[in-house]
Amino acid sequence: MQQNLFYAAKNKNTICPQPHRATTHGRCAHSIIRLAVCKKNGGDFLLRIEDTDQNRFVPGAEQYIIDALHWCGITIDEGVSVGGTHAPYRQSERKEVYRSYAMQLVASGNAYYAFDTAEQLEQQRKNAEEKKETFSYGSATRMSLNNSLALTVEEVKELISKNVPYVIRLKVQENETITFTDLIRGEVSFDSNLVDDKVLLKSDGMPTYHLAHIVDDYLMEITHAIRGEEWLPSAPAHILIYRYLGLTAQMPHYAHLPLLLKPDGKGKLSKRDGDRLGFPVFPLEWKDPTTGEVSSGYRENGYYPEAFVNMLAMLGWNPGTEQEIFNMNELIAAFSIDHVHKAGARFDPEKTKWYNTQWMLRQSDEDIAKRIKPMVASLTGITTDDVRLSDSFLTACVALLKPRVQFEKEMPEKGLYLFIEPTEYDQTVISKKWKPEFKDFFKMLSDEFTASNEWNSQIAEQTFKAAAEKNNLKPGEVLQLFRVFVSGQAQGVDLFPMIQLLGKNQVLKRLESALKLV
RNA sequence: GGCCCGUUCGUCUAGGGGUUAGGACAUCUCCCUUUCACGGAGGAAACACGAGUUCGAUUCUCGUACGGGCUACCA
Repeated sequence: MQQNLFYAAKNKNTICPQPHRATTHGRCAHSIIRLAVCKKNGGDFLLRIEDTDQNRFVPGAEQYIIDALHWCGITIDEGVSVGGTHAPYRQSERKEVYRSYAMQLVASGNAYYAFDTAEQLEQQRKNAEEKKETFSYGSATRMSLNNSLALTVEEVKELISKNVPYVIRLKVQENETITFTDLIRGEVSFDSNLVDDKVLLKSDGMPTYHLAHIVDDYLMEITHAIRGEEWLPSAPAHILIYRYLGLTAQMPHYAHLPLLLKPDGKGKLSKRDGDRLGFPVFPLEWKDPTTGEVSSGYRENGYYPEAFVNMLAMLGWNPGTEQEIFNMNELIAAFSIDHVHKAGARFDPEKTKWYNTQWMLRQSDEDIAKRIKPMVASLTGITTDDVRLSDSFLTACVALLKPRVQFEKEMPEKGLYLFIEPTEYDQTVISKKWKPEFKDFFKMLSDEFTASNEWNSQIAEQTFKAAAEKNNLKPGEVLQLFRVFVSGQAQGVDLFPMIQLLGKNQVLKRLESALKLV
């Protein structure tokens, strides 16, 4: 799943562009921000696949990201799944484009060939580590390494003619202060002596992210490069590449978004945290094709995409008002990058549930009824021609159940007694409340119910109270028993509305069965 | 270690030189409900620390501490 996927947004008016990128889990949050920035500026949202690391190719990951974005309600205007004028959108299919830019940098003296093997560099790092130093391939060390700056022209030619593998590295000028403006953090500056000579083109001919994203952002007319904070340290190198390419004027605005942190402990939220702490980190369930490992998804756990998006958006961003429920359009309308927080946000699974409940409350009973119908059918074995599976019955059940659950998928199980007769009765209530003399009351109640011509919750309640009075009972003494006799449970939906919904015959039947057992 | 970024209730956050420092989640109490929830009311709960600037700093500056990120031919 570590496939690198890139979203970008561009503004077709060529004025204020913007790119965006994201992966799959909590980084959906970044995509939402990207989309908001993009749409707020009237731009197009672009999906680019950054698959330059061939070792990390994961089958299915590309389709997964498209599906996940779709589920979130993010529409892609241009890119790998929909095409566009800047195709191809997979970086692996654009290899030659990057090479030409790398060569341009070599020609202008801003990049060079390096022949050092992975082993040699590893050794350098080890040596440095022993001296408690950090090896950095840069201005301080490049002249003592195996590259076209340190070698003679002849040596370089020979190595190349012998097909010795090489990479192309950026030649960072020394003694400079590199400053740029981050849309979220303001002015940020770095000492160029501390920026390493990043690999631009790998020995397999593929570009690194550093080169590829710049070339593509430029070619695809990206106006805003919005990415996670983990990219901030390499931003100076990116600024330099634009400069050396003579594209400073075309450089997009950069913004580095805060990271999502683990709910407990420390560090950035990772895939493992989800299963460890019992909440999903993936929008959709993901099965790793190589390990077969399955990671749960928000969708499969019963979350609404609106709730997922809403929750993510509110992590690190705020509208500046006290509104907290937003759909995507409202989000875009209210969005301002000024209200993006700088610090990382600790992810809170509890609040996510709350968002889901809020969105559930906003669903119509009819819609929920339609969705839970298959679950009710399989749970109860009731067939579709039964009234209990009718839209009207189900809708009434939903209305009763709705304030009592956080997820609509809890309804069938939690409201099982609405569909099938109880087989067990809450013994705590019975042993605590039941007295043999109550039998007369329930007998009378049955008779009065039988005799009544009309059936609704008010009448049932009046009948109940009247019967209690005639037996010199307070309603409270027998009410809880009545509930248990009808539903089997000590707690549940509003009693008399339930009585109305169940219908006279069903209530009488349940009462009779229960009375036989006490 | 070095570099960069950050730091307001337990958590997500608003605010910004003079405020009773506001909201939300969670938590507690009460009300509603003769159940459980929902809902309503209320409580407890925060400006990391130290200097400086200032009449006055939570807010500006600098340090310190703490947290995070990066330090790959990964993104």
